[in-house]
Amino acid sequence: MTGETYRIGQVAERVGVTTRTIRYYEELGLVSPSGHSPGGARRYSEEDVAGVRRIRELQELMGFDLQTIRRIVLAERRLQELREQYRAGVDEARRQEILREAIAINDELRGEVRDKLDRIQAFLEELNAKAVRYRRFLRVTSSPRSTA
Amino acid sequence: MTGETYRIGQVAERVGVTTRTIRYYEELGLVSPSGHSPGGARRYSEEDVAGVRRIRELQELMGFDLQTIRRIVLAERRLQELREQYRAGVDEARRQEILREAIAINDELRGEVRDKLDRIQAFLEELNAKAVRYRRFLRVTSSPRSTA
DNA sequence: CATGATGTTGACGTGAGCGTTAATCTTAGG
DNA sequence: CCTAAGATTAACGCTCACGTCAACATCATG
Repeated sequence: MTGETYRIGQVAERVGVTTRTIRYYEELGLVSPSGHSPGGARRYSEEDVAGVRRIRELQELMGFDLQTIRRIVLAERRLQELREQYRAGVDEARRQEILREAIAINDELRGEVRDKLDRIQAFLEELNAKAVRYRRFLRVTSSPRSTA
Repeated sequence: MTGETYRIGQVAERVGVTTRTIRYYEELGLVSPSGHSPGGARRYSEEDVAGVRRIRELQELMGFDLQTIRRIVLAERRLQELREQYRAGVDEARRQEILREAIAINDELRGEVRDKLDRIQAFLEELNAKAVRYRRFLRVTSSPRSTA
């Protein structure tokens, strides 16, 4: 689709990981180059790059381990499958099935993300409250007598 | 202050970690029992329990490693120090110094938390958008002809 | 005061997520 | 066509955050 334009080193540099990391993700079935050079070197498309970025996002933002991420990625792959089957004209029941599954997985992930969002928000508000107290304290301590 | 009421196993159970974890945190200087039994067993106060909880929060919510958490914890300890010095009546300059440092550390942490919050929010919105698309697709696919 | 549950230190083990090295092969540019 | 830069597989290494086990000490409860 996008053309297999990037070599592994370029992908690594663009995403901010090492080539080892990308190969490791491939070992685990998280990503795979959408093509190969005549000699057998990996060639990545723009979507592949996005794939690696997504893995990193799920890792850093949500703190998921790679096996969990794998499940999510596989789910998204199945959805891609669905799209293709849709265009190819697969039977109705099958479509329904896969689509409902995709929705379920998406909902679960959304739930977790929402939960995390809420908890971080609460945490931030704690910190904000502290910040206010500190600054109030600073003003009290440092004010040259009182302006009255 | 609160009394040293808990044994390590009780703390572990309440927080949802193992005793090994608590001892490991102690090794790293993240927590320490506020007392000991005559025979040398660790005794924890309610605040100590809160301390362990906080470490877990920083780990799970923010994804910090234990060294980073150590820095944060140490900063908070210094603030506690300040409070005591304040009550004891330390000199003005010193107060200012420590307080400003505490504020700086709090601000840095707040910044990171805000950043993470924003990024997760963006991520959630992506997921929400996807959810809408999926459901729209489901409706299209499953509707029995069209109600018109 | 006995005794089972719990705690202590110390040491080695473990899984995840890569880092690093080695030996060989490809690729891209002049 | 030559060559430096980059890629390939395979294997071992390493750090972090604990798990696990041993050998012993202590605690709390009847």
